[in-house]
Amino acid sequence: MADDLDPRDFTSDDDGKRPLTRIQKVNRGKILEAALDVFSAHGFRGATLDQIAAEAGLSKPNVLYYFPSKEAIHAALLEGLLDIWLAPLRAIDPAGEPREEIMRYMRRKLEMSREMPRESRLFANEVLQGAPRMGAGLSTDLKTLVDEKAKVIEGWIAEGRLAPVDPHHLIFSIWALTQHYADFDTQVRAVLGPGKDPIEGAAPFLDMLFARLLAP
Amino acid sequence: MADDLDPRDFTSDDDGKRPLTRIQKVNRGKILEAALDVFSAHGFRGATLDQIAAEAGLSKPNVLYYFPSKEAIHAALLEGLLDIWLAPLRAIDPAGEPREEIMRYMRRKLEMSREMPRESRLFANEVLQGAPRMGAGLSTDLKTLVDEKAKVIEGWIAEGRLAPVDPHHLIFSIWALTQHYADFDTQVRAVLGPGKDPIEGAAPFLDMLFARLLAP
DNA sequence: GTCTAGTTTGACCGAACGGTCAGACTCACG
DNA sequence: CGTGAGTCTGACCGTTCGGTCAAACTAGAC
Repeated sequence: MADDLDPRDFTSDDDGKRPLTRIQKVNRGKILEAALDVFSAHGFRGATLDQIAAEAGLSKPNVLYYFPSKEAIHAALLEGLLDIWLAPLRAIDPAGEPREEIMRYMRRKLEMSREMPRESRLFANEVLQGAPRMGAGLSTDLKTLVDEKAKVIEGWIAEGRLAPVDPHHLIFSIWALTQHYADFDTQVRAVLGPGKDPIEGAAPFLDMLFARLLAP
Repeated sequence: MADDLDPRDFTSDDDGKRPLTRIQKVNRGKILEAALDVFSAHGFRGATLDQIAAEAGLSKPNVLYYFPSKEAIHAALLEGLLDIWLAPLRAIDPAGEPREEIMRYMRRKLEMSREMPRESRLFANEVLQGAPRMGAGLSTDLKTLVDEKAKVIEGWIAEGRLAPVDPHHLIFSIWALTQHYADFDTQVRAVLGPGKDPIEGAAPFLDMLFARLLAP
């Protein structure tokens, strides 16, 4: 199970400490991969170190040799993931074509719901419970980024290149509609019944929805 | 805190047992009210009986006098809430005006996000983690209801009274967009900053969104 | 007032959990 | 092949949690 470590580098300690051993890199990767599985499926409180250790193929004390605590594993995951998660929003280009930029953002977020559902659920679990373990600074950084992009969208609207919509709620709607398919996957599949990937059906629907919403 | 018991009747035992005592009604109500608070804020696993008991103003053994287990409290909450939760969807009238019916459903769901955020988060917590404690039959009943209403919407589309959209994903989009404001309230408020109720801003946005989406 | 069914609680239990520790093992470099 | 830093583990600890129980304490019908 833990064989398919993906190449993303979660093992950033970068506190100026000495370079990581090969074994350290591998095992910290295994732990974070397992922790992502367990935390996203059961929430922070519902996850146990034994579960994580078992899924990582390590003993519990060995896991605690690489991370000082359960909290630390969770924090490392959140921190490492935040940049990836917000990258598509950052990529909105003020110089681009408005509707194209927003549609691209929406499509990229939908792709992420398909390809990184565990990451989506990890954040969802955290936010649902009031984000007690997510740095308050995170909310500050997030607000800064969103406000910046909202300004860009407002500019586009002022130029008449976009329908006049509240930019903040537009961004919320993209989050809500795309992450829904990752976070509530169980419900979506229960309703649609067995068959194709729900996101395949969602893609054209969301394309139409945002096309109609954004037309000036 | 537990003084404002709302009039909704959660205390349905109705297994044909003898009628409930006055004290039974009051205390079961207190427990379920407290449990809704605690479960919705921390998830099933994150909630503790001591927390629930404290918030209900009862001792832990006393709580377990009224409910056989933590699971039973959770199950009672879910069961009692499901009808309320799906009522607006059930209320969609095949004989009504299509766009009006759907807009009404959306608005009612948004209202519920404002007035019953704890209930929304209770379900969200459960579904996020794969709905392990929600009767599999629930998914069956839910599917049945959604399929029925999807057929109604398809009929409307066939008559050309509604834009041709996938009815299932239309329903998902209503769920996603409205429940987002309850489930991710923390994030929404962090981004918008302090001030008015986020849902006040969401209402006109969602009105415009669905008006544009549904126009034939 | 009495008596009983219904209610409440302090004390306690076993299991699960996060975390510790001393010592055993192993890898890589000279 | 020797050695020390780095890696790993079985046994254990204190706490928390869900749940039990016997005994004490009402509420209310007669």
